[in-house]
Amino acid sequence: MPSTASVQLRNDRRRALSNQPHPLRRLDPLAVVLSCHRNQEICSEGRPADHWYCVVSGVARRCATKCDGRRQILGLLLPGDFFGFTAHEEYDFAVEAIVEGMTIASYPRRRVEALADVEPELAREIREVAFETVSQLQAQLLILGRITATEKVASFLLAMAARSSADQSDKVLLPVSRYDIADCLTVSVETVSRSLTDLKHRGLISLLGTRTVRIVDREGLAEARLNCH
Amino acid sequence: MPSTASVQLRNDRRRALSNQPHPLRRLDPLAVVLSCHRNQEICSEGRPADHWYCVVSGVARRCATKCDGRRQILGLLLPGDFFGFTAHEEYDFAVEAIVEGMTIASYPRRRVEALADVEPELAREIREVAFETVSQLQAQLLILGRITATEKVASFLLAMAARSSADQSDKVLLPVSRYDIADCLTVSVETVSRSLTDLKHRGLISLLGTRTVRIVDREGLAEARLNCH
DNA sequence: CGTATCATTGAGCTTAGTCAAAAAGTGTGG
DNA sequence: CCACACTTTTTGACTAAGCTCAATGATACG
Repeated sequence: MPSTASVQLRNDRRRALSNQPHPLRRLDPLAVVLSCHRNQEICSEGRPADHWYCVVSGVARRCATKCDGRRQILGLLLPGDFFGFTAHEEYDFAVEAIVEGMTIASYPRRRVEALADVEPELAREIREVAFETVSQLQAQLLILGRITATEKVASFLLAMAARSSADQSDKVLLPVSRYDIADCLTVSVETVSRSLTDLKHRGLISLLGTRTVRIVDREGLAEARLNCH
Repeated sequence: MPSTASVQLRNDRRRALSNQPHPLRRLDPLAVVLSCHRNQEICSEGRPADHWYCVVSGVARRCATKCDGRRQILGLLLPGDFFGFTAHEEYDFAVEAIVEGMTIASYPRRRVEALADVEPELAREIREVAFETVSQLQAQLLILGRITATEKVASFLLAMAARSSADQSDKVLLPVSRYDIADCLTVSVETVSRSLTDLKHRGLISLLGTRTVRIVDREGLAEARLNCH
């Protein structure tokens, strides 16, 4: 039997969910909203994939740990992004919270699928969300396919700018460390740092704080993505 | 009014479709089977995404052409693979036939979606197929994330071995040129060639023809994927 | 049988990784 | 509020992996 405090907490979280616009409002009644600690593993590679998730607030990373101990981040998950989809019975990859106190909505997969069987509209929305994941993965593939490290970093900045801020501000808040960016782009931390100072010296960006980038020359930055030496 | 010959052709193709096991048998009645020439563009970036496709025989590539003229292949499409899914109204990327005379099944998207609305089983299967695409893209991200070129090539060979041959033979038939492999792995053609001879000298593979690889030491090749210097 | 495409190999140069260290934040407890 | 430890970020010097340019072999195809 839940205490008054925990019920209050749950209500707060439910409210947080309804404030945040997200693609599957239809599923709100089934959602359980969870708060996560920094570096907490939300779902683990190889574990039964019995839940789907949606980021409500904060940022998470989908990561693969290679046998040599290195980590690759397959993609960052921002508010509104779904994860936990898999073609198999187990999760393909782990997802870890990056921001302390980030919140996620958790949906029991079987119940959602049962609901989708009787609500074609929901089934369509789930397809949309899955297709959105496909698009994001393809975009990430394009970034990794760039030639120079500076191109990758420039792409990363523009992608973050496009995804994170609904407003057309030229300020981009990087919610992750240089290490996370490095693992995202599969380059070394030092190279990320050097690329950022490179872009700064070329007058394309300026660093307000270490994690706040101001895009000075958006055009130039977009060109820098594509092989500008 | 179709000629006898074209009806015969259509029947042949329909039969080809039913011989080939593929995930959405349920859609066979809606399918139109097409034969494609080498390098023919099956769907074009930016065009209205009004069809979904499935590779029946042969191989295709999903490609993005960068502004500097370079091409990146986001993934190879083998028999049973679906493409044409997008979160938007237009195709994100072009898909081109690689093998002369390859055949694809084409499904009108609107009709399929309408059918899915009344057949929950079909809707589930489409989700499965979409999730499968997600898995493949993630696998491709992992390959691109490898450090050395030889690791990438080794990963590519093992991935092709796993995907193409249902039989557990150690012969892998590469259905694509070195150029295609290079664009898949975002390395230069020369590097692909050098990596293959490297793997050969290390006794992990042998080249029967230029496009037929025999995996000599599967264990060793799997290790070569992960940081073996 | 000639031509075009594909594949391999070599030499020089550029990029980014590694190792090392300093600088700048961040948080904790006295 | 400051001192201290810890993490994060930046910068430098060196090295190695892979790209480019160039040339030669091999294959496929009309």
